[in-house]
Amino acid sequence: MSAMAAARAELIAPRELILNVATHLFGVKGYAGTSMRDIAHEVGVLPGSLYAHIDSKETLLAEIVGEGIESFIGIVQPIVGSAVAADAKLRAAIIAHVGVVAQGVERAQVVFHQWRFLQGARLDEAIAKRALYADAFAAILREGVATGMLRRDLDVAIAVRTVLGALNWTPEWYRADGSLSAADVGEVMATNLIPGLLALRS
Amino acid sequence: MSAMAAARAELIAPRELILNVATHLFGVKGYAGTSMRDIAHEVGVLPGSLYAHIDSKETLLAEIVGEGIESFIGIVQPIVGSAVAADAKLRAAIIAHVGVVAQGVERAQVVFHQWRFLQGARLDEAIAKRALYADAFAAILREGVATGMLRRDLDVAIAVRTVLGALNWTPEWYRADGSLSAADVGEVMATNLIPGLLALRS
DNA sequence: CCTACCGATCGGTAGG
DNA sequence: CCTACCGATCGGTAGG
Repeated sequence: MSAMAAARAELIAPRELILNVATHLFGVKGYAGTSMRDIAHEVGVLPGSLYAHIDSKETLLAEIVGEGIESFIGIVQPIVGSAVAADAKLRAAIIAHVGVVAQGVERAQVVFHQWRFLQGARLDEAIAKRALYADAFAAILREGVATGMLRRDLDVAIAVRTVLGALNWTPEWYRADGSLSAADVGEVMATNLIPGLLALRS
Repeated sequence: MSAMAAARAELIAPRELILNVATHLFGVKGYAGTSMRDIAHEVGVLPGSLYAHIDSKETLLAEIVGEGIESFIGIVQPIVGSAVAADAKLRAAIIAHVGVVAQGVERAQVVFHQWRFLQGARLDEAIAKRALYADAFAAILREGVATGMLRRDLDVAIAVRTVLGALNWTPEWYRADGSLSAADVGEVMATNLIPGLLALRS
């Protein structure tokens, strides 16, 4: 019994199983480097059978990317509105982001890189959602500058990209079986990243 | 006269032109998302004609990735051995890295992401070179910890990945026509990234 | 560098 | 979910 046959025996819905397999393969080999035959083989059906459950390869990607971005937005958005200082918000957001990456490293890679293969309205939607996510971090930094917690001369655009760049690189190296938990990794990264943005260094 | 026909008229060697076009397309659409026909079309020849100049699609990728990584190593390696303090080395390395990205944003994207499509010995070689590059940053940080310039409790592995993550994300957003020069962007990123690693905050 | 082509593989479908 | 298949496209080659 293959892993995927076992998954079916455990009553995972076929469509969900296809999405899980596609997430794995798109994350590891990329969207263009993955064929529907690859997905079908790992799911344990013949290629044509996939189309009883999904419309197209691109629909699969759109769903993975869309839900993936939303899981990042869903965990960081509440932090923006919370009642703590900007540096504490930033620390919480960094830790939360690493936590979402750790939930699914391959899904994170699809969210960070494979969205480029979407087209038309789906591409526009993915770009808009990604911008919304970056805006959450920008809002925290702008607040920090306004309250004096962060450097007055902070270039918020570059600081957001510096922090998000470091965070978006984590799926390249984070491993669940490492010595540090995802929360620990987030703590360490926050401690590395935040002091350079602060107004006061003590 | 197409841009590529113009390039030929300017006496660019055919093989070099093919490499330039492949770098552009691999960077924008990915290796698997780019066909030899795409490359031939932009070069201005028929697909089969490419093979008078190159062996295979993968050889093209191997050459772009190999020379690309070497241009990063070549500029940062000398900084490691220079006669300044570790924080000055790190600042110089960050600025140098952004400079190499700015020389070719698309080439940088190929170096950072498309190396995965190499196989066998070429894949091993690319992985080894990438590790060598990360080691240059790790050596700077280890020296900084040893001299007391950087925090004694610094997790060097995570700090290297944090800094390199931020740097490797720059091709996602750096634009040559932006208001800041590459050197300016490097300066700002260094100022954002280094204080979190320092032992003394003043 | 072109003409003409190879076998393999691609995403996807009709009908059961 | 399988059988059987579609036209399109893939990387690459022989011969000129």
